[in-house]
Amino acid sequence: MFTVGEFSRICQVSIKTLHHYDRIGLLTPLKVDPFTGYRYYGQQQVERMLLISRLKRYGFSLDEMKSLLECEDERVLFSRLSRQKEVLKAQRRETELAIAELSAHLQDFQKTGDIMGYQKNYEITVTETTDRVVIASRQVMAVRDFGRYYGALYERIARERLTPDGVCGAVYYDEEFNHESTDIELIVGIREKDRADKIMKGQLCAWTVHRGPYSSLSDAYGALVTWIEENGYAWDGAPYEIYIKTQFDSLAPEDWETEIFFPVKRK
Amino acid sequence: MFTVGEFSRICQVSIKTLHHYDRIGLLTPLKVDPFTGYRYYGQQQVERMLLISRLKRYGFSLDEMKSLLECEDERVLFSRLSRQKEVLKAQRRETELAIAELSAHLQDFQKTGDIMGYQKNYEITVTETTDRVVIASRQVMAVRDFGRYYGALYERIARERLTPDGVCGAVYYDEEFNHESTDIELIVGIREKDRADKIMKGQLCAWTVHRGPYSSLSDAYGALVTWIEENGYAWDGAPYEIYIKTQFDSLAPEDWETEIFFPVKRK
DNA sequence: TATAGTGCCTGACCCAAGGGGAGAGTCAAT
DNA sequence: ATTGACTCTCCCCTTGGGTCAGGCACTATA
Repeated sequence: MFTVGEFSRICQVSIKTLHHYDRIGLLTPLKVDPFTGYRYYGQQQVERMLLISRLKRYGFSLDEMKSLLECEDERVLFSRLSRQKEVLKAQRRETELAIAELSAHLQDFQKTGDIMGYQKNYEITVTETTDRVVIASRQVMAVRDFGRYYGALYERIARERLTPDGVCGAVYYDEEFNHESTDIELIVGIREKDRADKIMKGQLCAWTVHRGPYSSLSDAYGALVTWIEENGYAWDGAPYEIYIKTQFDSLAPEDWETEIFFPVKRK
Repeated sequence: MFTVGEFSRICQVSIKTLHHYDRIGLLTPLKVDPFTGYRYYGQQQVERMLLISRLKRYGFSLDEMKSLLECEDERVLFSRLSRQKEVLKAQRRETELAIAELSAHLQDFQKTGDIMGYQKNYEITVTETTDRVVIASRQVMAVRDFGRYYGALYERIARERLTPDGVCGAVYYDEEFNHESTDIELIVGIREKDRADKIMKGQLCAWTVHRGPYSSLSDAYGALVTWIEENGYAWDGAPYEIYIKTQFDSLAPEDWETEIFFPVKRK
């Protein structure tokens, strides 16, 4: 049996952490002296603690670990670990994106001598758009569920034998920003005018192209809003994006292209 | 000028976040109505906010951003961004390590049908070690500074024209576990017995080999401690590791090998 | 001009995963 | 018996916000 201090040295974990794990019931000592409150740990606890350290490296939260370690079914355990591997891979992708973005930023910085140099890269013009014939699906969704809803739209196209014209985008109606649930309408352009869900009337729009991953899309929105204000226009409807070059063209995120349209009117 | 709601939509940031940034002084509105307390933001704030979002993606803390954005010298700014890129790369390496470790774990799991199956991989034996002739450097250091102190040792070997015999390791004297400062003695074996800092006397040791990255080293320590207790031995001195296969053999972390020696005596 | 429907304010409390320190009690060796 | 190391509980602190609650402010419509 080990005291907390010994146990902490063996497992390379701080005493504070052990107290914490005891309180939340993740790792309780083998025995606690009822009079002094001293904690005594045994071998089994060493093994459990080392497993906990591992799971922590895998990115599990303490809560998740608790339910994991209570889990009896080994297949469930296995699939939970496998899923976590996907989570780690997603995290790696995100870090890679950030590295790519930062690298591009450093280049812009060096060229322009301005940490905000990247903002000058947006060429903004006003155009009269033509009508767009689209099928649409509007709902409140989390940004990360985009893929799922697009899937449904494309299934519908197949089922109803429609002909997509290559346009693919999203309209933002949000009245309040919220990553978890935003009022978005996904649109896919089709040729069959009579069977469309709606026709987006041509309209005066401030327009620009964003090159790079979606995480920096709001830079483009910001540039547009600033430009609109500075050039004597005013908003006139919900802005929308059209995806021009995406991952489906097997391009890296830094080469993706998105057109952004902001309906405006003269002030 | 925009109200918080508008501003939050433009910048894709929640109102609560804007309140928070205002309180900590990271992003203060252009104007605050002294009677109603309403916040009004301008274009400059849009740019600043978007830059903040970027910096957040790069992994800066809000505190770091504050000092970054107050920084006047562009060379300092540039080098801070460059350093952050290294931080992101280190993070990516760590995630990759975790993925590799988890993959290996899943294989062990599948083979043994036990989530703790990996623990059975340690073959532990008791041996009488031979004397080791070493130069040594003992101090309280952070684990991450290992490299720096080893550099100093190898410089000394070059300067004093000593002959390393290929042994390279570390002795752990810690009385209290702490990642930031631990009492460690780095050792490098040499041939010149008369010019050594010390001779580690041969001793009875429980011994095992750890295969894999250093993050899971404590598994080996745990296995040893358990084994020692179960087999009627007792600790008898500070444990030490010898690095057998490392990154300097241009191997991936999952192939590194570390021998661990735990001085023991019969109980 | 009254009123409804938003929008916005502050303040208080909450989360994870512990860290730091105070003040008091315990253990083991001298 | 005393010292020094060890441990206990309790409370507050951190980061980056989220979540109400209660109370004003603004604007459009009737």
